[in-house]
Amino acid sequence: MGKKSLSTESYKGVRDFYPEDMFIEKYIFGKIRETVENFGYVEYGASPLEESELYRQKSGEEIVNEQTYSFKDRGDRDVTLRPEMTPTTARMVAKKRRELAFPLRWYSITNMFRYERPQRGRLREHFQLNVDLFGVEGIEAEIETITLASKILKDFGLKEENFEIQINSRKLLEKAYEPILKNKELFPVMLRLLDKKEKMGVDKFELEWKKLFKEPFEETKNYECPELKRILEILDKRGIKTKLNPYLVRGFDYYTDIVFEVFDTNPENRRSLFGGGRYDELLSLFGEENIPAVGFGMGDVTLKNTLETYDLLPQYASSVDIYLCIVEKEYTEAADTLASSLREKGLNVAVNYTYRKIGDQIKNANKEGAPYVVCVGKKEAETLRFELKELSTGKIEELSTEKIPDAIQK
RNA sequence: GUGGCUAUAGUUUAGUGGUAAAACUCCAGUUUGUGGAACUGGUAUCGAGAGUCCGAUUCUCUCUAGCCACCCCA
Repeated sequence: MGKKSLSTESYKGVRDFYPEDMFIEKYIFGKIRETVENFGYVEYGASPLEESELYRQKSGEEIVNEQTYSFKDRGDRDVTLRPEMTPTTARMVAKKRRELAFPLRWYSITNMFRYERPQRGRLREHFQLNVDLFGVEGIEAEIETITLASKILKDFGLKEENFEIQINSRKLLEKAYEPILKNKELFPVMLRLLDKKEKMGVDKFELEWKKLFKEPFEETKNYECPELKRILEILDKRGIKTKLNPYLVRGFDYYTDIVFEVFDTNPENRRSLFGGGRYDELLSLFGEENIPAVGFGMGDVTLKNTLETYDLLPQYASSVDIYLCIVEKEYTEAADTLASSLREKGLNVAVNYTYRKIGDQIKNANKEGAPYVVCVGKKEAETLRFELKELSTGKIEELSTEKIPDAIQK
């Protein structure tokens, strides 16, 4: 070996997925796939590399300038590892706008990169479900989207009281504060300020507000919106509790109207789980006519944290069904023959070719997490009858290629 | 980008101004065809560098890394 060993740590802020971790990821996204496809969404994908230009205009400047992995390629192009999926999705939809059938229901599960300081619930690479519904102008889109989001959480075993869905409308905010919004430029600034209201404390907030508008802050009096009300009503009727939060705005600039966000209600993990909203004007970036769209993104890190706090993650189970141990080298062929006929039956079979002591091999089978073990030696090679041992119970059943016990038949 | 905490075997943790301990794991053996047991032995330049000191893993500083909070967001 060289003098200087390489570090075994993964790169800052990204994760290695050992089989136990991958098992959880597969569980989470497997379940999500089922639910989302159940609502008629189809899966798409794209490369994590995009031209930086895609993120310059609509994502909010801070994200592109400070929070992305950006570099120049050998052809002198500015390239960025995607920090979010929506621009890519919009680009893909814009490109084939005329060929696609609307309403369009698309979902993807992709990794995202953000150059940030890692901490709980936030890494530099995370995987995210992205769900988008294009081509529905009315509140049916919001209702379906929030229903789906809620269904996903419930399918993981979360209860209604474990999470809280908050909803708001940016359009309504704009209307409510119209008198003091002298120019349009102020609106995004106001959104940011409102977003921070709870965090910064009333005094500081009112001071900032006065600086901005030269007028004292007033609670929105006529915050009445029939559409928002209707959404809340319909969702309520379906048993989905949603709360109006007049200060919810969310970070991305491209949201045009309704935004929503889901919070974990557990005091130990009380943070935003995920959110989304309506973005009706993103396609114009690509010189296309706009298409109404509602979508949300759901990250694996925060979701996993939440499921952990409610103890809703499954125990690891190996994908290996049967672990074959070979007693002596000369019985290898007999073991391989058995393995291949079991594999043909659809069972996942691993063979140990170390020829170590049978006890050690079984120990390894146990460590691997395989539920069943078969040892192949002189007796088995001659009679072609095998003993199938269930490791958790020690129970032994007879096994031959013709007769596979029900327990492991697939 | 700002701040706080931490850094000892593969892992989780003790501990001391006089070069380190335990549990589990791993490897080898007691045991050349059936595991989760027992016993024996092996495995650490105490994160890196510098300083104080007769002597530093222990005190100080710098760096690095990790965790957490802020910012922002998922």
